Amino acid sequence: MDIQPLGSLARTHTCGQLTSAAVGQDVVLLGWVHRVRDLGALVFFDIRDRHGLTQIVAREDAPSLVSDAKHLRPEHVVAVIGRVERRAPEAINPKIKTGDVEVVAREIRLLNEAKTPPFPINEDTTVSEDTRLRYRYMDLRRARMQHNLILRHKAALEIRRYFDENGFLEIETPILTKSTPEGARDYLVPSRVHPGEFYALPQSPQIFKQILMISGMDRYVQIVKCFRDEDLRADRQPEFTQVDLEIAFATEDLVFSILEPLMGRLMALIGRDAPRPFLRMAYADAITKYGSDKPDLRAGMELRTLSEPFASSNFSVFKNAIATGEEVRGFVIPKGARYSRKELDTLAEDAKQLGAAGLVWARAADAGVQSPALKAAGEDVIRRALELAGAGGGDLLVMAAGPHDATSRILGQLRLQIAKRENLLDPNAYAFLWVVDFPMFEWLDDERRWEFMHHPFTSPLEADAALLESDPGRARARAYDLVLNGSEIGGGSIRIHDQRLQRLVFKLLGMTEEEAKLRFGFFLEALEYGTPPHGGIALGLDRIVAILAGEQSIREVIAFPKTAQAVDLMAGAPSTVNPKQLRELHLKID
RNA sequence: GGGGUCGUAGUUCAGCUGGUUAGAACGCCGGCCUGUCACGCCGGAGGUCGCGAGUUCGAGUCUCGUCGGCCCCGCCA
Repeated sequence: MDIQPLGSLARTHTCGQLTSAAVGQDVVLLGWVHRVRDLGALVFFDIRDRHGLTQIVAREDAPSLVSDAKHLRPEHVVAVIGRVERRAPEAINPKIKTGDVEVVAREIRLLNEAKTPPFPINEDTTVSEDTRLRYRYMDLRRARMQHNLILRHKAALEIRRYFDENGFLEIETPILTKSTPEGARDYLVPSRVHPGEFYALPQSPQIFKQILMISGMDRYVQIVKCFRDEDLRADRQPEFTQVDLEIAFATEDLVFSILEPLMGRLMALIGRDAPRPFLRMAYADAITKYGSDKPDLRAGMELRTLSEPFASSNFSVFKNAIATGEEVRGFVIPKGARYSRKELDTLAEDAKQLGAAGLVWARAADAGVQSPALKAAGEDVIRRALELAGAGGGDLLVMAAGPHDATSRILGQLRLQIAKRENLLDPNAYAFLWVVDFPMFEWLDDERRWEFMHHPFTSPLEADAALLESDPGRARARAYDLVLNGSEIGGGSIRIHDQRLQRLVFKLLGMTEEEAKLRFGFFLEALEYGTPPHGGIALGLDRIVAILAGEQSIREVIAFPKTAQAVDLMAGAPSTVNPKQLRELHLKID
C-alpha cells in the first residue's frame, strides 16, 4: 500500500465526535491508526486523534479495501472516507464516546507510515521516564499527556480570562535582561556586540513588574517563562512558568481577594471548589504546628510542645535539653500503637537521617504505658506527655528534643514521610493556605550577614519597622505564600515603594550605596518618580496544573521537560557549539 | 557537592547461594480466522545483561570505578 497525498481532502469530523446522530452521513476522518483487529475477511481498526477514537470497519463488499486495512500498522497516519453506521446493540462499546457507531470505510488512504513505536501508545502501560523523554513526541500522543496538556491550556485560558475581567493588562517583559547576583544562579547569555558582557535570563520579572506599577499600568499580569540555574526536583525545572502579577495600591487583603476566586475557577476545571476565605497562618505558627513553611494540612498530626512533664523528670536526655533552653516536641501518629519493634526502629532511624539526635516513642497499652523512656522518666511523666499530646489508646506519640525551630522542622519532615507512608494525604482533598508574616531576613552563619528571605523589595510589617535596625531577625515582612496540599504554589509581597526604606534595606543586607547603585540603580531611580504603594504575587503554573492533574511531578504537565541533570533527552540539549559561534561571542572554553 | 534507588529483548519485568544454550508477557514478522473492540489461534525472529576494570576454573549475579534515569539533602531572592 503506497503513501498517498492528502490532496484536497478535509476532515468532516474529529475522531471523538461521531454519535448516533450522525448515522447515515458520509464522513472523512483523519488520524493515527490506534489498533487493528484483523478477523480475516473483516478488519476493524480504531483511528485516533486528540479528540478520541472511532472504530472503522472494512468489509468484504470491498475486497481491495480489506486488503488495504490489513496493511495498516499502529501509528500510521490515515484518511478514512466512509459512512456512519449504527452498531448492533450487542456491539456497542461503552468505553469510548463514539461507541454507539462505527464508520464503514469506502476508501482508506495511507497518508504516512510510522516505524514501530518504541513503546505502545494504545495502552496504559508503564514506560520508563527516560524512554518517554527520549521519544517525547510519542509520549505526548498518549491519553495521559494529552489530558494534562489540554488541562494546562484550559488553566492558562481561564487565568487570562479572569485577569482580563478584573482589569489586568498582560504585558511582556524582557527575556534578555540584567544579571542580579542575588537569589538563584542566573542563566547567562553572552553578548556578541559587547565583548565580555552578558545578559541574564529572568529568574522572574520582579523589577520590571514593579516598574510597570510606577508606569501607571495599575494591574499587570503575565504568564511568563522564568529561569533558574539550580538543581532540579520533581517540582523544579530550570525553566518554568509563572503567573506573575502586580497590583497598584495593593494590600494583602486585596491580593488575597483577587487570588482566591481565581483558585476557585481553576478548581472548577476539575469539578472541584476552593472554599473561601482560605485559612491564614503566620510563618511562626506554621513552623511550630507543622515544622514547615508550607504545611500540608491534609495530614493532621499537629506538633506539640511536651517539655513540661519532662522538665522535672529523671529522663536526663530531655531534662538536660530543657534546662539549656531547648524543647521537647512531638506529635501523635493515629493508630500508630500497632507499630512493631522494627517499624519503631525504622522511625527512629528516619528521624536520625533527618538530623534528630534521637526519637523517643510512647504509647498507652492495656498493660499500662510503654516507652523506652519509661524506666527513667516514670509512668506518670509518660502518661502526662501522652495526655498533653492528645494521644488516645491506639495512638503512638513520637518525641524529640532540641532547639525549637530545628526540632520542629525535623519532626515536620518525619510527619510528612509518615503521612505519605500511611496514606493520610487524601488525593481528593485540596487544602489551601496563606502563610503570612514571614521573617524579613534570615541569618547566614557562613557569611555572617543577613539575607532577605523573600526578595530585597519586600516591605516590612509597619509594626516591625522599628525592628529593622534594632533587631532585624525579629522583623517580619509583608510577604505571603500560597500553599496547596503542602506545595508552595505562589509567593509574593507588598513591596517597598519608599526609596529611602529601599536604600535602608539594601544597607542592612550589607550592600554599599555603590553596590546598590550598580545592581539596581535604574530601579532605585525609578522609585523616586512617584511610586504607588503596590504588591503582587507569582504563581507556579506548572505546580498548580500538576496538582489539578493529580501528577506527582511537574514534568508530567510540561511538554518538553528536562531531566534531573537539566538535559533535554529528545533535543539533546545542552550541547557543544561550533568554534565559530564561540569566537563571535568572545568565549573560550577551558 | 552528598545520600538512596534503579539499569537484562523494541517495552515492562523475572533471573535463587556465581555454574549447561539468559526467560516471560506485550510488541514485532509470517500464517489462519466474517462482528472484533486489550480479538483469538498457530509459528518465527529478536540480547554488547548500561559501560570499563577486577576477583574467580567460571560473572547478568560478587568488588571497584564510570555513565545515565528517578527520589531526597544542600541549593532554589
